[in-house]
Amino acid sequence: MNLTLRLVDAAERLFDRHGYMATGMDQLTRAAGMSSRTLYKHAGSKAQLMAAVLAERDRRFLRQIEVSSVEALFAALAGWIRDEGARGCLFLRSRAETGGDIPEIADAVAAHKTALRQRVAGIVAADLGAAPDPLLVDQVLVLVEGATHAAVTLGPEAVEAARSAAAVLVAQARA
Amino acid sequence: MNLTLRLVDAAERLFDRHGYMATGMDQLTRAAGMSSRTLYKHAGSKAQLMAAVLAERDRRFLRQIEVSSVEALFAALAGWIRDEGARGCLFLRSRAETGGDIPEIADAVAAHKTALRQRVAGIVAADLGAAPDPLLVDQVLVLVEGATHAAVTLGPEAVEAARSAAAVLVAQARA
DNA sequence: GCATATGTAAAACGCTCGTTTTACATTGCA
DNA sequence: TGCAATGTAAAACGAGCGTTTTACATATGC
Repeated sequence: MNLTLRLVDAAERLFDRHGYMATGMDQLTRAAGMSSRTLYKHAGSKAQLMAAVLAERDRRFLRQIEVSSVEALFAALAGWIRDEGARGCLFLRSRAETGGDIPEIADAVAAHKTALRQRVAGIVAADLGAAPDPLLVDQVLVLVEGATHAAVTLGPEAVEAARSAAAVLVAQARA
Repeated sequence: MNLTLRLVDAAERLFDRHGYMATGMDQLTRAAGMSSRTLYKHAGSKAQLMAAVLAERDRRFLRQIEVSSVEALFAALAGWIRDEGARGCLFLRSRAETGGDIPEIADAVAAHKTALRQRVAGIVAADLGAAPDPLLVDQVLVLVEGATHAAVTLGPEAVEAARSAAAVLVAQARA
């Protein structure tokens, strides 16, 4: 089995559930079932491992929201939260935990947020069948971030609230 | 000067900028200008200090959004972010950093989020002049969380997007 | 004028951190 | 047959962690 894959999967789980700083390298080696020597050969450093985790999560999340309507976007988000739980955005959390001071992490977060914004713009455009008003794109993006973080305390109802709010905004843009 | 106040202020600054886990007690004593003996006499422990920081921030934030219209709510949020910067919600961040495993912190976060929801409900009620639809309250809450977290990457435009989206929803509820 | 409270400075506590190193086992290919 | 690659196990590295303790200074109020 691919050691790097096993490592990144275990690391994503631990970093997501307990935080980047709170997760020690020995917990990582135990969870991934490999020696620290092998871990460092594959990952380089803890920060690079987190960057690899974020790159993998970026791919996985963008695949999850490979849709062409705003309605489907929030349905996909609801599915993600049902499967993964609601602990807020791992990208923003890891950036905040490290004060934005670790380039590998800060860069991975910036790349993800840029890609997310472009993806949302594409979804809104496909839904409307026209070039999207930038304000509407920002609004849907805010609703996605809001659902992600409000779900920590509100649960799935946060996504439903975001979905219905977005529907109103899109309907109004169509009119 | 009040030592506890000085301590909590310094701690809020450091925890907010660098994270809870990444901030050491020696940095805290240096920033607060007191010995570790005094710090522990006043704060009890690092977790209790964080709880005190969150309690103080809760008071300060709720005072900032002491308004009676949704429009004013987002204006107040814009002011907060202009003054404090956009690093995401310190409550959610500190909870996530500690995996929700530290009761002092988890409790302070839960209390704040409950109070915030009630405050938003009151603002929507005052704005509409009627008992608010719970869905509309959730939607405004999602927009507040969304503006807070989207502002990390989008800047103040995230708040403007949330403000305009909320305006549409409130106008529709009034009709 | 002496106890009590409140503070500082600094060392020590035992433990964990991220990372590197030493020593050895297994495998696959020339 | 033997060398290079790839892995494990475990110790060691120096530093930093949160917290407590020891020793001492300075005020305040009876």
